[in-house]
Amino acid sequence: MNNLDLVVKEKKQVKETGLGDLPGTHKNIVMRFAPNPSGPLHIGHARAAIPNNEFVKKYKGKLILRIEDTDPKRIYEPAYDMILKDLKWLDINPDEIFYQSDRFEIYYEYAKKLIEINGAYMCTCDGGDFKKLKDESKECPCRNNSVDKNLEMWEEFSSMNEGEAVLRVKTDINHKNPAIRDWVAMRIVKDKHPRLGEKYKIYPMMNFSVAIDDHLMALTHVLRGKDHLANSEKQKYLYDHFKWNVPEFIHYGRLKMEDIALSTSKALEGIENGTYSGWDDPRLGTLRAIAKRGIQKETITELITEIGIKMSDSAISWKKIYGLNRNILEEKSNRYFFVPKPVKIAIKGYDDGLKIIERPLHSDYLERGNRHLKFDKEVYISEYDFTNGITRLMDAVNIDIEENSVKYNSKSFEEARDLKARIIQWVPSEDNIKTKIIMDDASVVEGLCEADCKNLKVGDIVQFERFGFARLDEIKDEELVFYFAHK
RNA sequence: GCUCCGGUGGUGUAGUCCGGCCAAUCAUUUUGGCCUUUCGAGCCGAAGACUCGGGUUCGAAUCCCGGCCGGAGCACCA
Repeated sequence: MNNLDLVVKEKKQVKETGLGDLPGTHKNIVMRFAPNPSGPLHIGHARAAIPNNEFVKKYKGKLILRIEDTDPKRIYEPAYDMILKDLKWLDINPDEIFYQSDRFEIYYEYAKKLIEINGAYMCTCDGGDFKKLKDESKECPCRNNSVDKNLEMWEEFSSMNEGEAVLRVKTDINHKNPAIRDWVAMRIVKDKHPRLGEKYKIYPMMNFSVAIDDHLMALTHVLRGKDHLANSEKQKYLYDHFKWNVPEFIHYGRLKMEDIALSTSKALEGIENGTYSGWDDPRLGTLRAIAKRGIQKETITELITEIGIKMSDSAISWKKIYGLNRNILEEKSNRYFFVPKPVKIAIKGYDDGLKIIERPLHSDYLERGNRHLKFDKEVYISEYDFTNGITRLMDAVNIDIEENSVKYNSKSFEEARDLKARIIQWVPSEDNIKTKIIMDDASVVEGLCEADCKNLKVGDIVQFERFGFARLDEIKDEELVFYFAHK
């Protein structure tokens, strides 16, 4: 059925929300997220994982998680578990999980097949020599070895040393992009692999294992960064040799995150030398760091979905993330008082005695109830607010700060308004809790929060009035530790 | 250097394939007002963009050519 009218309508009138449509087939979609286990997931991974997941949901397809651990030099063992946890945080639940390190025999099988159909050859050239020839579109001497000779060498491959030989895929030696010409499929690696030990010596290159797996796992769409553009081109030669259908390759642009230029290896270095407190240090761009600060997974999903899968690069600011996150937190988070850098003040002239002040947990949702603060002559306010002028202590009284003396002024809000008093938060002098807030630059703000915060649980996100949103991370004996999210 | 890919307000996007409905969407941001016992939210308003130059055309963000700018790749990493 070819409904042109509908197509036109859709194009012109329906505003695309989300990721739009996938090219090619929309039936039995299979997509994958294929990280290298070199560390926990960061925003860049989310940029790959989320669209895959969203498309699979949209078309009711299948999502595969494939751990690409074919380079023992680049494996950080804890990452195997971290990746699973991070995906779970994103609420991405793959239908199947594969480890490439389980699949070496498969790669060998296809490597041998490829040799048999004369699609690959064993190459003993020195890397530099090969490059020189390749750059001039010249075949290396090994390229014309017979299939039998190649098979023979293939059998001996595993007893060779690193660098002695590689298996190369035949592409087009005259390809205008030198990068595409006769790429390496297999090489010798003698490192110990965390999951395989020293069982195998012959390791597949990413381009080989990826293409074989994408085919065997029946991928319909391969979504990856545009840094893989040349790799897609390379892999097409493999598909051609085997006469396989090529999946839809989709490439997305780079994501530049303001402030976090940190690579996984740099982050690891910083963790090991103590610069960072761990993989969830608030300065890092890992998902666990973001989560610890109270950034919601929905925020990340929304952000990545909005960026979409276009080829041009995107630069994302924290402001953008905070704006999206605030939309979610605003409703969720109850309000409390927190006083940074507290100073105790005594209000001269106040002698009404102890009062219990009630204030809603959330002024838009009064049904959530109230919190209670004991108010009397002495309270804590922030040093930042301890400046001259008429000041209202929220829901309590109006005071007049003059140099170092604090005088009672009046009681009602109306009077405060007439006096154009600023309105500040405060904390009772007796009933309060020591509080520490880890800021986004890892600095620490110490202060006091109101006693009702004792009802909070780890993971709760609150809004400290006039301070910002923060997530309760730890409850110590005498102290609460929060991570600051944003204003 | 070679190969490839991009370029819409400060930022992120829609529109580009199939030119007219685009004096360009939505979000974020900044900002004025109202409201509010924080901030934010809400409501009403404002600011701000088609990289440049040619060409094709009655008509160009959209097609063509060139420049400029930006990015990626050029591994026995993924």
